[in-house]
Amino acid sequence: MNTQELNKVNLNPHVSVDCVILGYDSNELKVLLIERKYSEENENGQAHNPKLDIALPGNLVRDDEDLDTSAKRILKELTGIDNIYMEQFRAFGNPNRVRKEQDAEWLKTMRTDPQARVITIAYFALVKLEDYVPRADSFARRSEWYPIKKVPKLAFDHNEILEQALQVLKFKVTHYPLGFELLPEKFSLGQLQRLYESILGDDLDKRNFRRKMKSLKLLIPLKEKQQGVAHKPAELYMFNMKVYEQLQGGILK
Amino acid sequence: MNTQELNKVNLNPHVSVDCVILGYDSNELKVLLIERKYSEENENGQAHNPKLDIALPGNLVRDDEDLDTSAKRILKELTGIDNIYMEQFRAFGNPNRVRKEQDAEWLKTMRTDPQARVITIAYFALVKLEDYVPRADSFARRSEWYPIKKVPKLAFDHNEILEQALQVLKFKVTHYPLGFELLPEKFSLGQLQRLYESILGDDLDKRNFRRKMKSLKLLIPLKEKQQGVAHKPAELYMFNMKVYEQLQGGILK
DNA sequence: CAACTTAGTGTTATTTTGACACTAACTAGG
DNA sequence: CCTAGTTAGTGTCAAAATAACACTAAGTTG
Repeated sequence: MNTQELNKVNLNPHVSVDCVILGYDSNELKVLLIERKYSEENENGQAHNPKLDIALPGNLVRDDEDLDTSAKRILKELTGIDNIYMEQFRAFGNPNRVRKEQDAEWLKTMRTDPQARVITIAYFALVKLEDYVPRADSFARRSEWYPIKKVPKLAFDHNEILEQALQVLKFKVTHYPLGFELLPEKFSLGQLQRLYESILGDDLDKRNFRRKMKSLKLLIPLKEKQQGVAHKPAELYMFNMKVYEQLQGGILK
Repeated sequence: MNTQELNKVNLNPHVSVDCVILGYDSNELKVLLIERKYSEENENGQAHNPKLDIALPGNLVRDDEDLDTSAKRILKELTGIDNIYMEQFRAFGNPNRVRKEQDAEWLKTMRTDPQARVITIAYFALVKLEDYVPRADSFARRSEWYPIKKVPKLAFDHNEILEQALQVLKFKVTHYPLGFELLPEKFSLGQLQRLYESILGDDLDKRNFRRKMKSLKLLIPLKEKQQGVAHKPAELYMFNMKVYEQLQGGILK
């Protein structure tokens, strides 16, 4: 490959971060999605036919920020949440992954070359829904929690990104006790089990699950019970942060 | 954040792919590294003080290619190897990860904005050293295998990238039977065990290792023995591709 | 107080793991 | 040709982890 060829083929791409922000509520796993307005363009470059679609929250990475920082900023702008479990899991870079007509307006806003492709670094985040305060992002776009099973068709390749995030989560949750990140501070073993079941998409044996969880020594039993439920109230537990931190690097051998 | 702010902060970055290409030979894990020439620049932008350093093979992603395609192209250009196990494992995007003085010449070759930062998508690849035919890359840079334990200081953040690749490999090899990708077609259980030991950096019990491997049903015993070794010759095995493919998605439950 | 709902608990059989030591087969060198 | 050196190959037992399985307890509602 010589320099001429390079001139042809290398237009710097845009780089964005997209976040798969997962929460858990009413025994359902949910994902935070935003509405995105865009207009198609006619051949004169004029906008027409305004449309709305739904997407994962994301934005361009700023020049002066680290990828992780960028992901945290975007999460903060959108949800106000700070300081939570977040992890980069994959870059997506199919040259056609952002359809130009769909994205023209957004790219113009950025004043960058609208011809360039967009490569995105995908992150996933786990949040406690109780902590979440809804907030429009810096472009005043509405955001909403969607149950995983009811996610509509998303912009670009965002359905695929979401799908892969869920795969990764499934894998991780069987190896690291990540489930806690999604639950309120005090929780019952039943809640924890239902969370695992909705992540793994499979039923677990109650007694085996409890034995396993207790053997990890991650649970601090509170001397407290559920209130106001129409059945036997469950004992509540807290999560033992100290033991968790010692596990960094894995439960697995 | 308004549009003016965006103008300031968003200069499109360069996006490159860096490959951690691992091979196994003489009971050692090795990584393929290239020599990189560069010149520092003085304040007038003139090159002086030509230097050489050692780096992971990598290059800019072309406009029209997928990230995976790009990684495969780079591997092919450098080694002639095609069609092997390769996997994206992480994007690195610290804004200062590519020092400008070190990289000025390379970026100029590309005719892109030398002010822009470089974000890289890192891949790792496993190759059978027996298949490898050394080859200079398109910039005629020399390449060489370095034993993992003797890797020198590398350009940019490449030591960190390598380190993380090894972590990922360590993890994967305990969950998926990837080891085979690194061995010749016919191999002995002793070779396989030594490979695992050098990846994991720990000794394994011979009898337990063999029991485990045999239980996976991935080995086809050939009715053939090692030739010309100064000790009891080992039985040779092949790897059962069919069973392996059925395991896609994991050995783990 | 009956019906309903979810919480909580223990045993057994099976599988998996980890620890451990000797004999077999070949070559090289005297 | 025999000895020394080297790696290959093999089995058992105890401990730990897993999977399958069913009943009673504690609360609320109507």
